[in-house]
Amino acid sequence: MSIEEKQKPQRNDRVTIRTVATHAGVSVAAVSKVMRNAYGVSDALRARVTDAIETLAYRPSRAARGLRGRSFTIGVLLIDIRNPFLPEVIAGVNEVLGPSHYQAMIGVSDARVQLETSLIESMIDYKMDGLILVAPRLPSEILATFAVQIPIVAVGYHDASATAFDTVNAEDQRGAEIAVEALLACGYRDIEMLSLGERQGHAVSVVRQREIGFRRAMQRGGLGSSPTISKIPIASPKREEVMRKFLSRKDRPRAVFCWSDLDAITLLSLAMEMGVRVPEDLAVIGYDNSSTAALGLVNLASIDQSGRELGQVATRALISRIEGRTASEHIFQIPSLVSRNSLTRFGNSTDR
Amino acid sequence: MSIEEKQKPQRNDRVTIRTVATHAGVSVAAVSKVMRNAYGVSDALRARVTDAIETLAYRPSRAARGLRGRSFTIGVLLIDIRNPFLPEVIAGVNEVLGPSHYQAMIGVSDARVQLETSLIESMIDYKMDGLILVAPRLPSEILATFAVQIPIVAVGYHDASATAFDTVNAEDQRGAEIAVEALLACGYRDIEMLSLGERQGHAVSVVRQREIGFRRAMQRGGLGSSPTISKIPIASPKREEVMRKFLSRKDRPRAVFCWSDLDAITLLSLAMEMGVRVPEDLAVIGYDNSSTAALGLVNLASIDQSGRELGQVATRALISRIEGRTASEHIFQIPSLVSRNSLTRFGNSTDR
DNA sequence: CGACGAATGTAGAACGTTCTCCATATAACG
DNA sequence: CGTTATATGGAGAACGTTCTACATTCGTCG
Repeated sequence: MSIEEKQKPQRNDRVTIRTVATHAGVSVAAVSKVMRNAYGVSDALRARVTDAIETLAYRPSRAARGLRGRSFTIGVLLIDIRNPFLPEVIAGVNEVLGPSHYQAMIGVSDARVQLETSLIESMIDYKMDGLILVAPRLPSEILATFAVQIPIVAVGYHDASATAFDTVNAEDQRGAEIAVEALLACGYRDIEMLSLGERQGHAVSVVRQREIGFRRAMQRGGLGSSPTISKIPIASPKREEVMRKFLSRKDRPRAVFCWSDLDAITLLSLAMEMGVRVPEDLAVIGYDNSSTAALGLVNLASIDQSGRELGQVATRALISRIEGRTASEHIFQIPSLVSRNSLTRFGNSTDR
Repeated sequence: MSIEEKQKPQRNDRVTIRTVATHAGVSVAAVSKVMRNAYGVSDALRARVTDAIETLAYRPSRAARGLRGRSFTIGVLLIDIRNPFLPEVIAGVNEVLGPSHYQAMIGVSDARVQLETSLIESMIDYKMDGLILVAPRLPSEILATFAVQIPIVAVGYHDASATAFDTVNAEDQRGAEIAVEALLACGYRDIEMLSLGERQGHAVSVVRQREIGFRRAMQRGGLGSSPTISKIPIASPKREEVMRKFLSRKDRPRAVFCWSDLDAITLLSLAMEMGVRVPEDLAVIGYDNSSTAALGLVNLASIDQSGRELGQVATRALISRIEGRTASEHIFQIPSLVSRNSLTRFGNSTDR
């Protein structure tokens, strides 16, 4: 007590590569070699090191790895976490990543350009190995500057001319066309689109693409060169109000194609409350084929773009790029219609 | 061309703390001091450094930071990304984190203990500053061992005796009681609970807590000491089948309390398809008050536990722990009933 | 038997921070 | 004017990896 007999003060001994090396009686470099299974390692050495790693339950520090080489982490950026379409994409990413030694870390930008930028920068600063950006808001030039620092795959971002990064998309123009064609086939002629009023809508966004497809299909169907597209404000308390107004319009159209299930379902709900019968008074087709749309209660016809598949494809593309590919790839999936009661009573023709 | 006149080969000059130091004509240590606003920095020095940082658009490397000190990142672990309750929690976290210099990185464990462990370890290996675990599956002892390595706040994890980490919960027992009380108040006596059959249900899980509350309230209401609790299998294709069977039972109860809106909404949907009228034949109360429950089409009475608030509170707790608090805190929120048509026709009495 | 190449292992310099000492300059005080 | 306290800035050692460049040992072949 009187004499300070300090033990070496309780250091929370982290097992590092050095611990492993000592334990196995080899050099640090040797351990590193085994871990990276690099050239020039004998079976004996490998066995000893592997044993040591096992017994010590050694885990390499991601931070240190990032500082020097790869971190075996890929970053995923989501605009929004509330839209049920996005979780599907994540599920797809995780499925592909699962068996590999990569792991996903997710950032949520809440559709704010500022936050989006800083999250991407953070991911770069973490020395992540690659990025999957889902429906990013940043312009293509900016993405390109990021892409020289880190492999990037953009999902839901229509810029097939990009050379610096890859893109993975469902053909949103085609999806919208399919919707219009389905409505036409049911005999509806008086069709409008309910779209999203983005702050700074850029042509690459899925929403704008769907608008383009809508216009083209309407034109092709002989319904005028500039069909009506109403916009629902983004992230505003007035969203419902806008939809109510739409529903109570005297010249309300006979059918509507909505940019996303997210809003289409609300629309259906409001329609019910206001006594607008679906599909008798108003036919509705949504987009995304979310699980809620499939509920018997909701029964919303929708354009299906498998988020899971998009996630899977994007992840494979990213990995191949991480592993050396430099030429950019632009991959497309074909969406399809899932017919349900909101299109035509007892319309489960192509449901799956 | 003939003579190899190599420039210094195109090094992708990252702006490091050293670049800043040189540019400002000071030492590396000085820059670091300014960044951490540590003691012993004159206004003049600070100004010069700040300027340099600005002009060079310097961003410190998170990887390097993690290696030595703090990384200003907190990790969030979600069991599942499809349950719409979880995104709410994330939203709450982001709201609190927004103005601070911290950032959130999210991992998704898909309810697999294996993956959960490895994600937590990764986050530790990244030297993140703290972790928010939402409804983790790991037992308390294991969490405790992690908690000595990194500050942890568990959300939706009932272990108020934990000393190594904090917990933030809605009082799930109370929530279940409220549900039962509401059903009793409507005159229903024949009540069952639809719960979740977890692989290895541990008492700390919100689901088990709700079961406890359910039993107590039923008992208190004089409805026997062991009321019926049916279980829906987790992550199984048979989930719908089980619900269908429940709905077609001859001795089907008059009212049901369902562990989560996620399943309650499916139940409502199946009921409609099978011609079981809600609430005339079957009253239903869900849990979470998800946005889908609020839809006019669905109109599901539900116990509200604000995921956003839980996220906010958890984040504040985590930050205070990061900043030095060592005594553990266990915070509770009080849930409340949101009455809707599934409980009693035109039942919007306490809706808000 | 000497030389050479292949195979195997190691030393040690990065990577970009943080942070603990020190060194110096300036102020305060008797 | 000498001494001591206080403010300010810098040197340099970590942190835990990766990876290049080298050293050593063998086998093989002329």
